Amino acid sequence: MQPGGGGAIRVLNVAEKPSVAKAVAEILSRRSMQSRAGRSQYNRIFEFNYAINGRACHMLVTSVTGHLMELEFDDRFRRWHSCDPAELFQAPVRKSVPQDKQAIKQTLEEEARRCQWLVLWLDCDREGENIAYEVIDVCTSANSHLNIWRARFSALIDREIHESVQHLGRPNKLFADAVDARQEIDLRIGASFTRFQTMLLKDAFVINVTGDDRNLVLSYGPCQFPTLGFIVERFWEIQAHEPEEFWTINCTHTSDEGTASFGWIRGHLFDYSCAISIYEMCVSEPMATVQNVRNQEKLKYPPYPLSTVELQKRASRYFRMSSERTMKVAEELYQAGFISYPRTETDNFSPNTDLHAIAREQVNHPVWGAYAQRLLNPEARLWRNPSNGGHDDKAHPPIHPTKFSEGERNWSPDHTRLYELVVRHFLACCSQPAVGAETTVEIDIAGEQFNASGRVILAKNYLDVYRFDSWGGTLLPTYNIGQQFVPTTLTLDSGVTRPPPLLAEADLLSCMDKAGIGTDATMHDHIKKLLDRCYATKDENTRFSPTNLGEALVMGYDEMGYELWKPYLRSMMEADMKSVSMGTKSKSEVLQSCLQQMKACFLDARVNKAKLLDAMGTFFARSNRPINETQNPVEVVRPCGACNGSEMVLKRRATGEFMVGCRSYPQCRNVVWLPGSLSEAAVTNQVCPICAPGCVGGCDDILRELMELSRFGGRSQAATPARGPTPNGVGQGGPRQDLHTNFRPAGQLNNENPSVMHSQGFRSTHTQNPSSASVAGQVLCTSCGAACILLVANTEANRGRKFYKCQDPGCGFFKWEDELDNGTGRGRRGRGSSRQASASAGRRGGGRRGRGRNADGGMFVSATGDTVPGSCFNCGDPSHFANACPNRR
DNA sequence: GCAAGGTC
Repeated sequence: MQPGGGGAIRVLNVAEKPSVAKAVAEILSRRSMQSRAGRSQYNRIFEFNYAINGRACHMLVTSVTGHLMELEFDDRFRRWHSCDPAELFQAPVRKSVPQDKQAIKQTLEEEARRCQWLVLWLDCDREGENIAYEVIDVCTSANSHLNIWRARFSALIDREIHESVQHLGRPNKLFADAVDARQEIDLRIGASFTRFQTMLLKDAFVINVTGDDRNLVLSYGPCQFPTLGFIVERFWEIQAHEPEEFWTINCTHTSDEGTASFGWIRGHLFDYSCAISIYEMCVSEPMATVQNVRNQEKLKYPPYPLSTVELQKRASRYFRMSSERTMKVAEELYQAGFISYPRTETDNFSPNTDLHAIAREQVNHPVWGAYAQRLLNPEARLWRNPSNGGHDDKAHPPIHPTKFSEGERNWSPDHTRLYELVVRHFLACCSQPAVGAETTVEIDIAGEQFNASGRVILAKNYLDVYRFDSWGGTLLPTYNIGQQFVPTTLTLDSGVTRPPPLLAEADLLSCMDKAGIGTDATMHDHIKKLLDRCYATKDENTRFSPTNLGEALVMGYDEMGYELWKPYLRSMMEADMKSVSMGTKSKSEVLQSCLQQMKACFLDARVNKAKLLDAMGTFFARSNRPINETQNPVEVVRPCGACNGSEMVLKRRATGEFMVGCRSYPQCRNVVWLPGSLSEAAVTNQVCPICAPGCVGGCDDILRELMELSRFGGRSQAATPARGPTPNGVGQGGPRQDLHTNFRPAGQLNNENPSVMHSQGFRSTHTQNPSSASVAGQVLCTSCGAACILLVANTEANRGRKFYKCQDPGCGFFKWEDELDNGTGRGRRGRGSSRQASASAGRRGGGRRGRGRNADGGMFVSATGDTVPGSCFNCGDPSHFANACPNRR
């Protein structure tokens, strides 16, 4: 083929991924295109001739692989210790093409130079629009004369692709802007909080969830944390649940036609005396009178058209398939053309969709083909246009089959199941609802009302094809109004309230979906991230529990009073993104207000970091690791004057404070603590012009003042031996470099340095670990007299319980904190008590509880066989309930 | 070593 011969327009077409480029090229070229390699081995270039609106075009179709660019901080802020994490809220960011995408960029530049048109075939959603602008950016920098077009399509089928290229539009900048704002906010919040909490907690505790804490990252993200929040909240709800006994009266009646079970209209009562009085009343006058018999037609409607979240939920429920696996399989089915685009929020078919044609494709299937035929037969009157689920992402239709298959050789059982679900779901939502006849019988016994109901299915309709739904029912014996009978059984039964179950994957997806956490394409990633980060675990029934780590992090923020683990932040951001994409708010306006709020929140969280440390301390033992050794770049200030031979280096503690300490710690403890209010400290080559080299700010009046404060506050004395330097005493040895420091406003000193008061207490104990000593108080080992350290047990039996242990590994001294007779009044504060507090915190988020009457979440179950803490309502004995009370008459 | 969003 001679490219671009005659007056043909050369058109560069760019798709979001190689498979779409290939499919588009195949469709438009009617499978007769040529193909050549691009610079990137995955992204080939397809060529063919085509006419767009009658104009001859030479088409080149190639692809990117998702986003072409990445948002990142400027180099200066890239390293974790290069700046105060708070600076990440305004540090300069830039978009650039990462190394592994350079080849794609080069292909685009080279091809764009030789083309007149650029047609963007990115997915039709906000992200796709943003990628479109990344492609535009690269292509127009190589050729500023390009005529830029947008092709909109939602299924890789011939009709739609041909139609799309004949109706080209323009890209939508507002959609792309919304994504720019989202990216910047996510990056700044994620990086700042992740650095902060990782540096604060990782070295301070023995976390040991991955086997090697060195690589542990305690990430924070605006999607992953609310997802974790859902899991923790449910967990707390379960923990806080107090089972409560309740009472109910049941009645059965057996006749020639069978047995009817009547339930008490009151449901259940928590008051035993009340229940027993009513029960005795019924027993004394047991004759039942039929007061009402109602026969009603009931409809059970088919599901709405299938959106991504529904697909994931149903695959999890019906096949126990994880959401991650579902999306992988669905993507493969989509790429092979069997189903439409699997990432869609839409649960409503557009009126233009030829639903009959989609159903017609299925008539030859050996299993559901007969149903499809019946559905299309007007005489069967089975067809009903699908209901509207009320969601439309304006980009993709609901998931539906796009190609017939009886199963392919390369399909796994999951492919087969998922295709079947998509087809059956489609056929079901085009079907009439199931029809049932429901009978309700109401009776009266001694003035108390009871009822029973039964159902007969008259027409299964959609249930015939949607085998995943069931609509059970039993047939009731016939009763007539006024009829009287003596019940076969009349019993007073007890039960206990039960907490709701742990969140299943389908529940979690529902929570995320409702709150707008993540996208169709990423919700499963956020769930997986919680497992990877060891914040949560999933059991064999796909139910999620938080780990100690996950719970501690949420507890820490919760106790600070922040709702960073709640979905509101993301929901708010999502609403803002929508406003940007609709043009009602500008990108900069949204960025400014959101980042301003989040920065204030970040600074506040840092002031209250003790809450986070406390929460972690509930589950994890403090570490004796020399803090920060593994984290900070070593910056040598001068040789150590105390131990001769080693060097004094600038270090930063996980909690943010700076110090200049000897490298030979703990053998040599020569150290100078810098004030807690320092926001930055760095070793420079500049030498103080006033005094000798090696000055640590001794000539700076503010610094000197603060160091005095810090010294009397205790820290420098605490960790410094008697020969400890004066504020500028680091200059004792042969100075080499100078320290450069910056300050926050002095007004923040007290807030920033809450541990100052605590450290006074630890000073006299000579504890090596200031952080544990600051909460430990002073306990001396009764064997060897050395100071003890306070640790937190993490065993099954004593999790969260604190104990003192001698620091000498050879001394076996051990004492529970709550068993110390020291008059401090410290009681046991283990996991239980924390949970109590946490549970109440959890309830702040909309929960409730009052003596177990959990009308909005609890389940009632028979007490039979259950051991329930509590005591008999009749005699108070905890060994039984009132219904089995031997003292009851 | 950090987010979430694309995708291989």
